[in-house]
Amino acid sequence: MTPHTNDTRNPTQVHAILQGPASSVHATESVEDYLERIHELIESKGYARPIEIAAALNIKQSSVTKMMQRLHDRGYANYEKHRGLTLTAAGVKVALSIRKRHQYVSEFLRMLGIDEKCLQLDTEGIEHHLSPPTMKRLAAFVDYLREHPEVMEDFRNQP
Amino acid sequence: MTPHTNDTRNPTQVHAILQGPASSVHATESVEDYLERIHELIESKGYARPIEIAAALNIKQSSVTKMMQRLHDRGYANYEKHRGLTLTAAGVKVALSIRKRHQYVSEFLRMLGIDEKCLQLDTEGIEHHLSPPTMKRLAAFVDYLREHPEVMEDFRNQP
DNA sequence: ATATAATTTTAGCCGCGGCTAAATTATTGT
DNA sequence: ACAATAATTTAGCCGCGGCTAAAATTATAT
Repeated sequence: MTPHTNDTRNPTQVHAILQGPASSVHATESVEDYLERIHELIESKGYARPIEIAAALNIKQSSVTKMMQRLHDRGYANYEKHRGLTLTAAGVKVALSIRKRHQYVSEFLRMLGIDEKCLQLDTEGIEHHLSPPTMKRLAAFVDYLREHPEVMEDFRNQP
Repeated sequence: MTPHTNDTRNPTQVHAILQGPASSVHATESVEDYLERIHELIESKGYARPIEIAAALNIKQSSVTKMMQRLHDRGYANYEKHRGLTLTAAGVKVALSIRKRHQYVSEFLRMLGIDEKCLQLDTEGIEHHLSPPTMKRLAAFVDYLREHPEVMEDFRNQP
């Protein structure tokens, strides 16, 4: 099962191939989305069932099943069919990282005065594209703006 | 040629299906990348050849050919094989929009003090995910920061 | 205990956007 | 004019991440 040979990817295309199990490359956007939601579900209800994951991501259950197998193969989750899903340390790490990015990005967009609906959608897109250095600087900046509310206040009262 | 029937996409998945030719949905990230580079090439050299598009995007020529056909089908370009490629008004519009987003995002990240290499990579990722309202506010904010350099100066001189 | 209902999984499809290898078409130098 | 070279296109492959429909499994209610 899961042949997984025949990797003819262009390395410069794929950013890096470094370690072994879990994060040989990067989690894809889709994988990050799944891990984010699954982690939330496990936190709030203690478990993550396909039916709820599907609802949370607004996709079909059968797509979830397929991805659960992938998450398992890539070392982000432990999965046995009909027997539930848990996240590995690697999976939790990705989930927490994306959550942090989500929080900072959405706080920043909120400070900018973006309407909540746009904010939510754009955050979902942007959060997958912040490298650790950028994340670090953005976080520091948001923290700074939080402590110096006069900046955004002045910005909002612009001509 | 180009059958293009059988669209069983989930509308909520796909954000919208509104107009007809060119932008029935949104340009994908990949399409935006192509249009951005093609437009640059046409501006700087007067034409955009597959070999140069491929070099600019760091992909293979055959992938470019395939995409050129798609850009044509979707109304972003006029393309006849062996006869060159031009952008339609719709294609130019997308290219200019992505360029503007690129410029503002990279200026913002530069203000944050991100290293040029990261900055370039992250900008490429982020620029595809700014809705018009967010773009507008971000642009205004970057303009504000440009006119008030003391803000970023104070931020950089933080403990 | 078993029939019914709910959930999960499989099988098989699709388009996207990469790739390689091989054909085709244009261009260039002699 | 034509052979050699360069550029382009085609054919066919792959993995991803959606989908539907049908099968299999598990849970529930009588």
